[in-house]
Amino acid sequence: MKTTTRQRLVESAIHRFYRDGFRNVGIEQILSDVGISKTAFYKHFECKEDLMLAALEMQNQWLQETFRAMIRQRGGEAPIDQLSAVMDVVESIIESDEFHGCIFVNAAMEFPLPHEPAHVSASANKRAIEDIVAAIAAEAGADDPRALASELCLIMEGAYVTRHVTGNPQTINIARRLATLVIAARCSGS
Amino acid sequence: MKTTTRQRLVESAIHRFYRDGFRNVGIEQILSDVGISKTAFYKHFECKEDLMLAALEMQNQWLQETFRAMIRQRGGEAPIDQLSAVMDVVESIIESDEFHGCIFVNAAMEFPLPHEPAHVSASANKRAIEDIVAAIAAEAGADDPRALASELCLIMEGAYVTRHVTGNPQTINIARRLATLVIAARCSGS
DNA sequence: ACCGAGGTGGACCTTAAGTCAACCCGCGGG
DNA sequence: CCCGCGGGTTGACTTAAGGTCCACCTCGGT
Repeated sequence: MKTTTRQRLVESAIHRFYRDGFRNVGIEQILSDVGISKTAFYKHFECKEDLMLAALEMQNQWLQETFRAMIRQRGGEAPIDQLSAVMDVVESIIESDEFHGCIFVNAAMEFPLPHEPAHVSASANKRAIEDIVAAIAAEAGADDPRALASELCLIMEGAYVTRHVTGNPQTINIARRLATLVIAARCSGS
Repeated sequence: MKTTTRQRLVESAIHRFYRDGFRNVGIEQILSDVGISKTAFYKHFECKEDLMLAALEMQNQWLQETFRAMIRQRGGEAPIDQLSAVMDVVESIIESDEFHGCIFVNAAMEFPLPHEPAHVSASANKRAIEDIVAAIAAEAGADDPRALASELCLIMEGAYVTRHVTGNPQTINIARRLATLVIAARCSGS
């Protein structure tokens, strides 16, 4: 399927909003990326916020798929190895050159009130990721899969934000130590 | 010391920027809070960003003091108890009615590029807090105080962001389990 | 032959940041 | 005593950005 204009708008939006923050980016920058006029833009989206929501939704889909794929790829078949691979995924995310924090967290921060659509979208993504981790934790025979998943996800969030705010390259090692500890604690008694 | 106009500007700024996000708040809202004119404002600050930086700096001072005071108050004299009290402090922060995430993280998210002043300020605050925790960890006889501090701080960040984004009231318990685990692991051999 | 999707240009409105000019008032020091 | 200065006022103004509107173009499918 050929990339539609709408698609290209969303892609540019993800890129720019992620790098510079939603309110820092003028709609006209995105328009000039894509090469259409303002009027044309408003035939695709109601408003700027609509574009952002579409961008978050797209990113949400993409991230869930990527997350699952990477865990299988790096963790192999054994569920317990997949569990450890969660931190491999985190590493590959936060050590990427273009890492500027988790885009969903960024969105939730720029729209701090819980009822705002961007905030809701961020929350939905976090839940989806936690569900994925919980499923793996269950297969790995954790004593309390949901608890383990919530713990690992809290570590993930901590790693994202710490790496982003402080820039400390040791962050991934800190996160790994915590993850190892909690996995061991939850998966000892088969 | 009587509260100067500048002081009142900063206080209103902290309040509004924190609740609604920096770019969501018009300078005129703050002016009407304080009850002065735009011209008067620009005799105190160069620009809106200046005001935000002053607000972050003030919050930074305040938070460090509060953090130290609360740890002593809740943790008592024994360093090992003070270490556990870190999560008490986190609880009191994230369960406050006006909690909308860590203001420094919010700032860093709204200005994602590492060199931006707000981002630098946020980073400085995180370092300061970690130093405080590291000092307590050392007194508590942790095998590697800096490592323990960085681990606890990553849990803190995770708790802030998880509670803020998802609104999950269980967050503090998840964080406490992790903290207990890591403190035990690092403070066993006296 | 025509309709609708997707495109153009350009005028226009509003909000918000920031500037500027002209003026007022109270107070501390030469 | 009055001059200057810190802090305040009003109101007009500029610029940038989001968003609207209108008239018009062009291409592909029924």
